[in-house]
Amino acid sequence: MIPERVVGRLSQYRRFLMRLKAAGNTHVYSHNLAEISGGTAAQVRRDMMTIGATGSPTKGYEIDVLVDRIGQSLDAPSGQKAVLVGAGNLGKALLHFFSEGRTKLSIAAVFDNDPAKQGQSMYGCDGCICHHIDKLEAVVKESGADVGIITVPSSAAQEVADCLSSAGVKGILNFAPITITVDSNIYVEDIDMTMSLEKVAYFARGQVVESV
Amino acid sequence: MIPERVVGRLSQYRRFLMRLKAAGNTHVYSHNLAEISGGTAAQVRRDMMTIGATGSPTKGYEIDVLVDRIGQSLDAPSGQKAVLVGAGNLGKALLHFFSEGRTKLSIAAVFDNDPAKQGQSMYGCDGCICHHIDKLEAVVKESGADVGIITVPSSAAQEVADCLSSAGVKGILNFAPITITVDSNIYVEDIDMTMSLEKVAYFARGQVVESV
DNA sequence: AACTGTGAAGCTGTTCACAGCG
DNA sequence: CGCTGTGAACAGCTTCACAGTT
Repeated sequence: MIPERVVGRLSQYRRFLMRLKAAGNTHVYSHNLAEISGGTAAQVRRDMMTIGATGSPTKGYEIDVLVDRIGQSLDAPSGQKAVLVGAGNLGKALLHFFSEGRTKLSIAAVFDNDPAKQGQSMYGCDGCICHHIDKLEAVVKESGADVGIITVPSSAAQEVADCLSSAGVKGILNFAPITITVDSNIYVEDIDMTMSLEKVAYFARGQVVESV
Repeated sequence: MIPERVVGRLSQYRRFLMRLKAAGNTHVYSHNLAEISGGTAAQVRRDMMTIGATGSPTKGYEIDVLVDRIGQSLDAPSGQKAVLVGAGNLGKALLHFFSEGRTKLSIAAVFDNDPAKQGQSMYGCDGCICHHIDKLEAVVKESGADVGIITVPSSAAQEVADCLSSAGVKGILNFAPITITVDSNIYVEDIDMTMSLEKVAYFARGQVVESV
C-alpha cells in the first residue's frame, strides 16, 4: 500500500511523462520530475523505489517503462468507474476535465435532481444521459462503479454521501465545502476550494518566501 | 507566519463556526472541531495556541471570540481582491462558490479570451463584466488585486501565469493540471482534480482502512 | 562526470500524557 | 470530573550524503 502523498506525486509524474513522450522524449532524470512536482531529486528516486521502478545512471528512467510501472501501481487492471452527482457548472467542468483521461478511469454516469437536466446527454460521459438520483443505487450496482464524485451544494452533500455509501462505492471525491461523514471503510478526499483560496490569500500577503 | 496546514484548518474551523453560530450555538470544544477537520482534539488545541486563542475548561472556546481571532490571523484587515482568468464552466462554478463568501476576500474581475464572453456580466463578481485578457495588468493594478485564479485550459495556463506575475499578483490558485513556473516570491497553490480523483480511485480499491 | 539507489540523519507536524483549572 | 494548555515523545516524510554504475 503506497502512502497517500506518493500516490499523488505518481499521478503528477505520469501526466508529465505522457507529455514528454508526446514531445518525442524517451528518458527522464529524477531532477526533471522533481522540478514539476515541487520536490527534490532524492524524493523522486524514493518514490521510484516505492513502486520498484529503476533507471540507469547514464540515461535516467525510460519513460515507457516508467509510465507502465506507475500504471501497474495505481490503476485497476480491469478499469474503474466513477459516478458524478451534481450536473451544475462544476460537475460539467469535471466531465470535461476527466474526459481527456486516457487512464483506466471513466465517468460511468451522471446524476442530478433537476428534472430539466435529466435525460440530457452529458459531454464526456460516453454519451450517457443524466439520471435522477433515485437511480443511483441501481446504476452504481449495475455498472460496478466504486467511486463517487460529489458536486452538489453543501446542503445536499451529506445526503448524497449517504446514498453513495449505501450504493456501495468505496471512495468519494467531495467538492462540497463541508465535512461529510461516512462509514470509515470509505476513503474520502475533499477538494475545498474556499480553503485553498484562503490559503493563497494568506500567503500572498506580506509573507516573504525564502529564496535560496 | 502560520504553517500552511494550520492555515488550511483554520479556514475549515471558521466555516464550521459560522454554521454553528447560525444554528444558535455560542461555544465549541476542541473535539467538536477535531471531528470536522479530521484531526484530533490535541491538534485543534495546538492550532488555537498558534493563533493565541484560548478557551475555558468548562465551556470550551467562545465562538464569537474564536471567529474573530481566526479573522485577525488570516484576513487582510482592509480586504483583499482576486481576479479570475478563464470564464468556462469551472470559472463560473468558482464565482458561485466564492460569491457566498462573507469574508474579506472578493473576486474583483473576470477575464476570458472568448470575445463572446467579453462584456458579459458575471454572476458573483459584483455585477462586473468579463474583460479581455489584454486588460489584465491594468485591472489588477487599478483594483489592487493580489491573488490570481487560473481556470483556463492547461495549454494556456503558463501564459496566464506569466501575465498574472507581471501584473503583480502575489498569490496564484491554479486549477490547470500542469505545473506553472513563476517567480519564487509568488505563492502558488495547485488544485489538481485529476490527481485527487486518481488518489480516490487508488484508495477505493482493496485498501482496507484500519478501524479503531 | 553525472546520475541512480539507499542507509542514516533530520524535520515538521502530530499525538501523548499530564498538570492546572473551573 | 472533563476540558484546556503544553512539554515531551513520536511518526512519517524528506533530505543528505555517499557508494555503486556506466
